[in-house]
Amino acid sequence: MGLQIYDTLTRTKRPFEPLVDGAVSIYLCGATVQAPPHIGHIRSGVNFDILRRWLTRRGYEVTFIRNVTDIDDKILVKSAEAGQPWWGWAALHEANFRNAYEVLGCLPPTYEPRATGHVTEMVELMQRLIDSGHAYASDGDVYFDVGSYARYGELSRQKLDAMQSAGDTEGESRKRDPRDFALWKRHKGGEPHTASWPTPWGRGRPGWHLECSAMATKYLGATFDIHGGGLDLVFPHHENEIAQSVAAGDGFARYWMHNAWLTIGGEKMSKSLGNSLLVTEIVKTWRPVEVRYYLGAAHYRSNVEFSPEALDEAAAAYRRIENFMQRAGELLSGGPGGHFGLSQGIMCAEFTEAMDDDLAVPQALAAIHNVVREGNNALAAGDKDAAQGALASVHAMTSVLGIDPYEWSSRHSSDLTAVVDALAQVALQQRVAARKRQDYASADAIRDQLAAAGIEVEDTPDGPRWTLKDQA
RNA sequence: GGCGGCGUGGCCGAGUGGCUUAGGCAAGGGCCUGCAAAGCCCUGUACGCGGGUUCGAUUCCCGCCGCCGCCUCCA
Repeated sequence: MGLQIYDTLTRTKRPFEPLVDGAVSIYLCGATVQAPPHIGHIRSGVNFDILRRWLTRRGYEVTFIRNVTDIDDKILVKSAEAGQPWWGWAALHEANFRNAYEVLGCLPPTYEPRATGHVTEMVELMQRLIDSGHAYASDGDVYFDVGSYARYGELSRQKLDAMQSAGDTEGESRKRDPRDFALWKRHKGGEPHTASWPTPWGRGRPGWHLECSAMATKYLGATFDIHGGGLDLVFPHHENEIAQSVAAGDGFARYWMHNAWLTIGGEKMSKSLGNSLLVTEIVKTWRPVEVRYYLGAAHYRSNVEFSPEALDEAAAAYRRIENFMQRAGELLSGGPGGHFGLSQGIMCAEFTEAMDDDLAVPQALAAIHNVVREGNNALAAGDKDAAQGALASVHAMTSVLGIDPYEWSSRHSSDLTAVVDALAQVALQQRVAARKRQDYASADAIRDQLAAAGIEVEDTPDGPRWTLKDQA
């Protein structure tokens, strides 16, 4: 049985069959770059990074597009409050987002288009919608005529009759129906001229929904495989994207995937609630890979309630895997920091089946932990072949989840490892000698001194080994 | 009001109509160790409440309680 994906549109798990054999196209709604990212934003990034890595591992050529919304009401308001140009404000936070994704190990997208770079495509799309009677210009605004699209509400299962207005009260008078939504917003006096672009209907700026339709189809084609985002985007954002694109004649997304919340105090973490925990803050206390383990460990469709204790537990669980790989690597390569030359390991069946079942990461992690235990047993028994097999397997599986300790240590370790090792060996030899003559006071003193320097010593059947603590 | 989700052992967090223990963390016992650390073994008997269906439900159905989300910008 192959990969199954839970599709929000059908509310069922469906077998995944890409449009084009051997290739997968994914569009993920990225950030509106109005403020620095909190860990909830990056949870979405991590969830979809895992999807992308799994598809890649399964042999697909993945095209992964994650957009940047670099113009919107809040960017204009906040930049004005800060006395900065809106485009500088957007660029600053775009960089903050990119850094946060990178810090937490999300692979860079194939391409990262910006809304402001795609006005031409948006104008073309609006023209098609106006020509086909699905949209209308009204005094500089352009609106989508919701009543013209019979399947409106299909994704979110909202009934059109039960809906109230589509917000945007300021444009109410220019709409034919209060439920119509803006494709394009006319330039308002007081907003910077640089925040407007010419169109056949006057100067203005993009509506949020239109951007994504225009960018997704530009880079992935009129029909593409997977569209992702947070659960809060289902309505109205994704509903509106479908309406625009399908009404315009595009096939659009074939599968819709939505990740659930990171909550704090039982509530969704969000900028507007003021309960955000910034990525830059959290990595001061926990190593980025531990944060990633935490964010990725729960199923992507489950809410995760943030707590420092839960993150501590995730960090401990990660270290269990990391310790095994370090010890096995040292045994097999003969030295600290040694990375045994690994061939591609075999992912165990439980892992593969879990990942194929709508990315069941919790079960996948359970499978990894089971292999770790087997590997630890092999190490204890001195069975190098079994240890090597387990090591390669854990390496392969953790790599899919983006938490491979080897990958992470190579990001941060330096050439100093060898130097530290040489120095540590001097002290460790003295300690070995002290232990031999049963001078435990001296031996413990050496261990304490090394600990004070940040080096933890453990005695193993194969002699002492050291590790750096607080590797953040 | 409309739509949707959740409530599992001390904690986090999966899952399932009975068959086999998710996994991790913490706790207790043991092995190993000069001590420690790491590791390994063993232990815990959970599924919001009330009904119903069933030979049997934590797992399906109904009702209730509680929490949360979307319906307005939001990963």
